[in-house]
Order: sequence, then structure tokens, then C-alpha cells
Amino acid sequence: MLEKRLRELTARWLAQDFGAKIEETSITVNHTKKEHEGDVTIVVFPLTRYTGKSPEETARLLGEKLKSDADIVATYHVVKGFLNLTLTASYWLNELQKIAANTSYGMLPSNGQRVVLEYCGPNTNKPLHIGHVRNMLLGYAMGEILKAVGYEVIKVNIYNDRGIAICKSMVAYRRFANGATPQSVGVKGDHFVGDWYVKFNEAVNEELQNISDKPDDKDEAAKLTPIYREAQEMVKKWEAGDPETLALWKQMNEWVYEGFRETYRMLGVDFQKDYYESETYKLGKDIIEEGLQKGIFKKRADGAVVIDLTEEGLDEKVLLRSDGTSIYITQDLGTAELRYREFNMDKMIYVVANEQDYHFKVLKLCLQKLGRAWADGIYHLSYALVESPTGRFKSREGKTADADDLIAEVLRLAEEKTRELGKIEGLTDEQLAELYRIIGLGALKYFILRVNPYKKIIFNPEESIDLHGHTGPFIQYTHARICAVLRKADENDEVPGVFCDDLKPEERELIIHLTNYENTLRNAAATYDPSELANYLYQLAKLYNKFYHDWPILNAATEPERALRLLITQQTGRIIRQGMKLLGMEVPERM
RNA sequence: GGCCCCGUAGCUCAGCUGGAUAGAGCAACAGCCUUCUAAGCUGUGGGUCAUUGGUUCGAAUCCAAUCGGGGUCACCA
Repeated sequence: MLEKRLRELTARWLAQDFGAKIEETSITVNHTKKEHEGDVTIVVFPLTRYTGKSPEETARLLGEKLKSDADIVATYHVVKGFLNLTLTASYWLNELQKIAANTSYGMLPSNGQRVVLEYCGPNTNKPLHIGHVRNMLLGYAMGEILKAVGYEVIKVNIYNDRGIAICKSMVAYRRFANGATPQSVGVKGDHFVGDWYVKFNEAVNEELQNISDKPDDKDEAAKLTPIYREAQEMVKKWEAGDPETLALWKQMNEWVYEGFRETYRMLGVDFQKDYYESETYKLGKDIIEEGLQKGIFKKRADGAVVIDLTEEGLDEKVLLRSDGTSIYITQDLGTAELRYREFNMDKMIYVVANEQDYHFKVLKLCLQKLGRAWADGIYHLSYALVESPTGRFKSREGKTADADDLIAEVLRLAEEKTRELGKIEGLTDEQLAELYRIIGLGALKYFILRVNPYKKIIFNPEESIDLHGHTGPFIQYTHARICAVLRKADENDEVPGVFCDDLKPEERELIIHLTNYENTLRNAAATYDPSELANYLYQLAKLYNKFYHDWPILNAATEPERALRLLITQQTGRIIRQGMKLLGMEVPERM
């Protein structure tokens, strides 16, 4: 790699001419800023303490050295303490050809490591909302990026399928539905069940009016209503294994899963394994026992098991209820252990909202204290909420937060815009529907993925989904353009052979950017941040559009120029397609 | 109140382990389609990088404090 090589050469120079031993990593090699001439820049300020010379003189000496030693350096310029190197055209041409010849460019060899990636994690009492969408897009993209850099990835989902929430839907259904089904009323299963959840809350409010002398706290008051008590009863019946309750529970959850599967398919996300809280909620008690025996956990006077994390700057945390039943963290401890036994993974990533930062700190600490070496590989991919311009999306606030509605809306926008532009003659209805889907989802997915996960997203339903500028469709459009060029090139049956030996600035920049692709992937994986890839692809598309605008490709003045530009075009298209795929986005061949 | 995260152009966001005159998009205005897709390209205006202090050759970036916004501190998940 170029930067590494320059660092080595610089370090060797310092050693030979000045007897200085320095860490290669302490030498900064950057891309040269636009306003200066050059491809890469070595910052020489830190080197002056070894050379004992001024920054300018140091840069000049190093420049001379590199120019004579490294045959890839064409010229150099010194600006203050910056050494700007321009590499030879043949170096860049060679890099381009290496990329073109490498069929697995952007797919690094296996690193022998396995990662379990948990994402989505919905409750089964209501439909998916925009928060889940961010979660799923992040989780899916992260998984694909990790695969690309050499991990074996097992994506898993966890369903919170039991407890008071689903029982509320069940109670309302039993009371008011008269045996209706999603099929009978023509409603998607998860929405169907969610509607009964809403109905439950309405019923609570109605019954509340008949209760005098109720507490000020609304949640406390609700617990006094008959229908709420019925829900609590149902939780107990469920835990007791009452057949009738279990049957209804299974039926309603199955409706929900059917609905979820449809949304997953629409978003293009997948899971290799599902976990259900109803199956894992009792897990973890043996770990609690182990912790007690090792003296890491302790039993409080009231019987609850706790861990003291005050030394780590946290609090004392309850891990098991005083009545001996599991709570969230108990089962998460158990599930983690279970997964390690099943998969023997090197890393486990949880894509979960940042509200649970504290929980995952505790979880990781507990496992580490228990001596689980693999716990070091736990990473909480924490992401911030998606908010409306007026603040947090409330599930009751309306349609805008619902995942399915959101998807439908972006598809509609894509169709409207595509029709308006009218470049779609000759496409069948199926092809058109496919195109709207690709573009609409591209807009939505890119909008969410381009933002750093730890930053909150302000989502304005009216304005946020754009098809111009820094967007998914912009990148998709660039790909469609590239395809159009390549189609026409094929017709003329040209064979790229000889290349021209000088590079236009736009060509040079594109090639440089293409050579950064694998590094970007590694970075995105190491920082668990798909937005790095998203922004890289935007830069790439932008550079290509500039190049496309400024230089004729098919009608280039000379054959070597034409061949070079076609190769650049082809490789740019390839990286766009690949990178977008990792982010979960498709690219059309025309639009 | 303790702890955690965020604060960059009117709006939405980049800015890699400290490096040159802080960048994109949207919105506004002005241009570019007899040549490969104008969902594009070019230009103009727009900034006390929340504030103050510190670290050093150099700070949007690191440290501390302050001010704003959010989260969390449940035997909920």
C-alpha cells in the first residue's frame, strides 16, 4: 500500500541520514488538499526534531530522497512543512489495472473469525417503526461489511414475544374482535395485532372514567381498571401454561411474524437464526449461581442477587429478582452464554438503541468478571433515535413513524419523480415497479445510513426523502449512466488494450479514490460504522459525474484515452454496485 | 444530582489516529442539454466549528470547566 511504503521509506531515510529511530505510524501521510498540486502529502513538522533542520529544508531533502529512491514519485512541491508528492501516471495506471484484474477486489480473504450479530429485536405487540428501520439497516449493512473484510457473520434476531405487552393485545382481541383475523379484515398481521394493542389502551381510558379516587400517575391508575387486571391475569396464565392462553398467544404472534417477514423482505434484511424470549427468559440462572459461588455476585438480604460495580463507576445492579425469577439482564447473560456454546464466536455485536448503553456496559462487565474471555469481543453498536422535527416520535403520533407506511411513501415518491422525468419508455410494468422499489428504498436507506450511528437523525417526512444531491438515487443514477456508456461501448466492440500515459486531473482523482475502497471497508468495519462507506460512495459518484461531464469517453480523441476512460468507467461502476450492495441497496441499469 | 452521548453554514450532514485558507447536499440566486442519461455539471452568497481556559510548532479534532439539547441511573425491556 502506498502510504505504508512512503512511511517505510521516510523512516529508513531518518535512520540512515540522521540516526533516528521512529515509529512508522507516527509519520502522517494524507491526501493532498485540492488547492495544492500533488497526490499525497507527508507532514514533515514532526520530523524536524530528528533532522535538526527547518520544516522547508526537511521537506526538500525528503522530497529529493523519495524522488530518487522511489521510482513512483514524479515530482514534489514543498509548501511550508508539507511535502506534496505527485506520483507518476504509470503508477496510478498500474494501480487501476491491478484493481481491474483482481476479481475479488473489495472482498478480503477470511480472517478466521466468527461474529454473531444481533439486530432488530422487536416486540411482538405492534408493527415495526422507523427506529427499527434504522436498526435493521445498520445491522444488515454492518453484517455485510464485516463479511467483506473477512469475518464469518451470523445474523440473529431476538423477539420479545411474551409479557404484559402481547397480553394486552390478546385481551383486547378476545374481548372485541369476534374472531376476526388479518385475512378476514385484510390487514397485515403485525398491524392487526398492533391495532388491538391500541384498542386495549382506549379501553383502559374508557374504564378509567368510571373510577373515582384514582392516583395521579396515569400508569398507576391504569392498573386499577378491570381490563388491565385481565391482562395481568393473562400473564400469569401464560406462565402457568394454560392451554387456551398459549393457543391464542401462538396465534397472535404468528400473525405478527407473518407481517414482520413481509417487512424484512421488503427491506431486504435477513437472519440466520431467531431467538424468542419465551424460550430464553429462564436462561441465565446457572450463570447467576456460578457468579455467587465465585463470589462475584452476592445475595442481598431481601434475596435479590446483585453485582457491585461501584468500582467501575457504575452502581449496584440487580441481576435476579428476590423471588428468584429472571429479569432482562439475567436472560441476556444466559443468551450470550448460549450463543457462545452454539457458535464459539470471536465477537458478538448487539445493534441496540443508545437508551441501553448502561445495560450493555453491565452485561459485558458481568461476563468479563466471570472470566469469559470472549466477553472482550462484545460490542454494543449503539445508535441514536430517529426524531421528528418536533421531537421524539411517539408511537401514537401517527403514521409517519410506521415502517410500512414509510416504505410505501418513498416508493410513491420514487414513482412520481420517475414518471415526471420520463426516461422509462420500453419498460414493462413489472420492470417499472422494480425500478420504483429500488430507487425509493435507495433514498430511504441512504438517508439513514449516511449518518454516523451515534448521532440522532432528524427525520422530516415531508422533506427528508430527496432524490437529488447527497442521496442514494444520486449514486444509483451514476451507476445507470455508467451502464449506458458501457452498453454502447460493447456495441462497438472495443477492446481496451493500450492506455494513454498521461492522466487528466479528473481521471487521476477517480483512480486514487478507487484505490481507497478496501481501506474504507476496513475502516468501516473497525469502527462499526457503515456511514463511512456511504460517504465514500457518494464521493466516488460525485467524482465520476465530474469526470463524465468534463471528458468524452466513447468519443475520446485517441484510442488509448478511450480505453483508459472505459476502464475507469467500468471499475467505478463495479465499486458502486458492490459498495451499495454491502449497504443493502440495489442499483438500476437505467433510470 | 451522578454517569453517558451530542452541539460545525438558515436546514440536514462530512471532516480519518491533532496538520495547510473548515467541506458537501438542501434551500436562494446566476449559468450549462445539435456530443456518452440535466436524478447531472459550473458559479455566487452564507461560519466566532456552543463558550472559556489548557496541552504544542500546529486544535473543529486532545484535556478541563461552563452553557444548551438528549439519554440513563427499575426486582421494565
